[in-house]
Amino acid sequence: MLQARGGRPRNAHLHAVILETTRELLAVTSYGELSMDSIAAHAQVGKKTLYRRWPSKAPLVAEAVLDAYGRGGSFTAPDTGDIRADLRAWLVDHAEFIADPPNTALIRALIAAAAASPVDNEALYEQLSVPQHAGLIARLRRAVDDGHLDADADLDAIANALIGTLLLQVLTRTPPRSGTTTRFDGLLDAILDGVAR
Amino acid sequence: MLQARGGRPRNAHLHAVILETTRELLAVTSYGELSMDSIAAHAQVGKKTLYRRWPSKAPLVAEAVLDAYGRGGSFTAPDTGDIRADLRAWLVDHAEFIADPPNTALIRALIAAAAASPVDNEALYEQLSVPQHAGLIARLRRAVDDGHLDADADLDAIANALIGTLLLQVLTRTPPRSGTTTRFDGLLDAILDGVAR
Amino acid sequence: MLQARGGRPRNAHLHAVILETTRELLAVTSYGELSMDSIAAHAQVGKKTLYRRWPSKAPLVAEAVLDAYGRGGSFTAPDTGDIRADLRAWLVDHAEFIADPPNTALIRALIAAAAASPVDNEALYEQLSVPQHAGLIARLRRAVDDGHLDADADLDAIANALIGTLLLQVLTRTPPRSGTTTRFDGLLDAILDGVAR
Amino acid sequence: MLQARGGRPRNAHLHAVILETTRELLAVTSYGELSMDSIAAHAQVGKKTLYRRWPSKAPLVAEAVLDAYGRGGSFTAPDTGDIRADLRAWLVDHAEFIADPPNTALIRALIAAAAASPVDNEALYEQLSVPQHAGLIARLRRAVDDGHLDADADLDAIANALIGTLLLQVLTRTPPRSGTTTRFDGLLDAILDGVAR
DNA sequence: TCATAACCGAGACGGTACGTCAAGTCTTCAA
DNA sequence: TTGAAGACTTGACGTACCGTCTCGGTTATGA
Repeated sequence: MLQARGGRPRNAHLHAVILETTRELLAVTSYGELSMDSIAAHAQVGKKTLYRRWPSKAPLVAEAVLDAYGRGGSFTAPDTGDIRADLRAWLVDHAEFIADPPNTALIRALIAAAAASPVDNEALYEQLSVPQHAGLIARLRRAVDDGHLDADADLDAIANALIGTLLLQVLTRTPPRSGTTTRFDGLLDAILDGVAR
Repeated sequence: MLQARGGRPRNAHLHAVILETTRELLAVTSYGELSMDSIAAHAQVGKKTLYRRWPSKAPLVAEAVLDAYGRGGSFTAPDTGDIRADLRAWLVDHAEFIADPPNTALIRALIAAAAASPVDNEALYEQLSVPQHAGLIARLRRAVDDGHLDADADLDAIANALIGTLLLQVLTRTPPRSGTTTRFDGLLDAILDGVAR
Repeated sequence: MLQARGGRPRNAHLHAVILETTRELLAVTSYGELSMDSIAAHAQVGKKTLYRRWPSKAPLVAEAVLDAYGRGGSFTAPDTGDIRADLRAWLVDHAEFIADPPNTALIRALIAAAAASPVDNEALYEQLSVPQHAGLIARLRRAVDDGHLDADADLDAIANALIGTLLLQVLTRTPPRSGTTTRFDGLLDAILDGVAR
Repeated sequence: MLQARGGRPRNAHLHAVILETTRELLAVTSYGELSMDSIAAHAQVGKKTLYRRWPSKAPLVAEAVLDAYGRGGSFTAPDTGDIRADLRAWLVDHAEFIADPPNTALIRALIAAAAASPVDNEALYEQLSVPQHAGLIARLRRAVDDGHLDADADLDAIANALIGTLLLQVLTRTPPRSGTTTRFDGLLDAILDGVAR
């Protein structure tokens, strides 16, 4: 171990407490209004303890949000052989996560954290969006291999369109137009079957 | 009349000066580092003058950015009769605007401003995305009327996919994969022609 | 006349209104808390009207206070031939003026105005303290001439002791020890008869 | 113990640094022009540190001045057995302190601070004049006990006259009429021996 | 009579200080 | 060494006041 060598060991439980406190506060206030002082106070923790573990507010918030997202299963696209159904399942899973008000607040906070410091931006999106993108691409490529999709389809563009649609939804809080299950059929119909006559 | 009876009237010119100064500063610093103090100082204006016109930093920055965007023409989709070419033109226009470094900084600032307070968030994204959404829908509907698109196509989903793709691009700062002109062909091929075999 | 030559003449009535408003406000707030803005607002007067007549807050307050004092008669020492009775009358007159709470506030404001700007200080004390000093000296000199006081008495020192005693009283708001009439007997006994055995 | 259990204790040294800085600035600027901002900047101290220790400018300045006065010894009247000489010494000590230009500026500031808010006024003058008053009374009473003064002399009135004379001198900036040593002889002659013929 | 010029109330303006609050660092005591 | 508490510097926040200015409008003269 690198740690060890004398001194009191870090209380691992505190990590979880701080992340949870951060999430609770983000349910009430926006990222801009959230302060390290209040996190420390509500978590009954010294500010030094915060800065020992995270260099600043942005990465703390990022980890708090990603932690919650990760514990939700991260929603990888299933592979039942039916690409349309699988993509719809992926979209619906995320849409439901997004629609839950506390989660909406968390994701907005995440975007704010990324926008706040260009430095963290890269790392953050790599951590959040790259895995999703990769997961979608993988599923799409399998569909190509299975002969369900055109070989020369721009999988990258399709993945971006799906992620982008969800992203727009969080930010504009578009109210669900219809039932969650049938909600993405129009989008999938367009992408899979095309709308040109 | 709206104008108060007595008193010196507000100097309308200052409005433009302040917005321009804000944009210049955003080209150099991030939203978080931008301060009302420095805006006032650089614009040669008292802080009171700022707060007389905008309640806080977020709406000021929002107006400064939207003002620049609006003066750029807001890029409504053209109507040449060729829906594929028109959508590509719309996408390319926005992509180029987004890719221009000063504009990238402005949009970043806009996102940060939106995240600053949940109050501003709704209003802001509505102000920014609703007109674009409406413009796209109008162009798409004309294509339907012209018999170029299926009558039962989900125009809403298509518009969201296009806007969402651009949004994701701003946020992730994705570097253009290829030449700007051919860059959105994969996306449009999918949506218009479908990728299912 | 210097004035004349075109233009609307100043409204003399406003002068009195402003001074009176200033006095009313000083009865409620201290000099430091008093603002030109609030004087203008309460007097239903534009700020320009204030600055047209007084260069700053200090002289305005000074005039407001001296105006009230002057209209009270300014209390010159009487000359009945009995120097002890005359000095006591002078002391009692001032002590009663000083003891009136609104007047206490006014005098404290006057001292504050003087202390605020060293420039006004000179002019102010000349206006306020010199006449009193001169009046006392005149009365004392007459007493010397009448043979009631020693020819080599330091009249200046005596006048300062009397004025200083009153000044200390305003600032410390020493509560009257006994009836106003007999209150200064101890002081006058000391100065006139001496206390050394 | 008063000290809170946890937490970094206040740096007592800063207290002295701030007071000294305040005094240095008052030697250059008037009370009104003195700002908390500049005190903080010159003392290399955060504004929060100022406001943690003093609620506002007035009490800070008051303490800074009284601190300097107190460290000068506060000039208690000596007791050599010769009441006239002792009172003169007391007067001369104070007059010299007052006449020293930096001290003049400090006292001016003290008066301005007192005038800033009626709340501070009472406390301040009490803090400044009560100890002097008590010291003088004590010395005078001893003179009575020694049989040097009349038993029925109004010691209170005499003390007030002496303090008041000095007070008037500060406020009017009266230039010393003659040498400091002989300057108060006229006053003491009057009080001790009387001037009535 | 009618233009001129100063006046007036209202309030915007640049500047500056106010007193508060957040970020991130440092210092103490206790575990 | 960790941890809680909290003092510390820095610097932005949003408000208030100062003294100036600019508006629409008024009120006396003097041409």
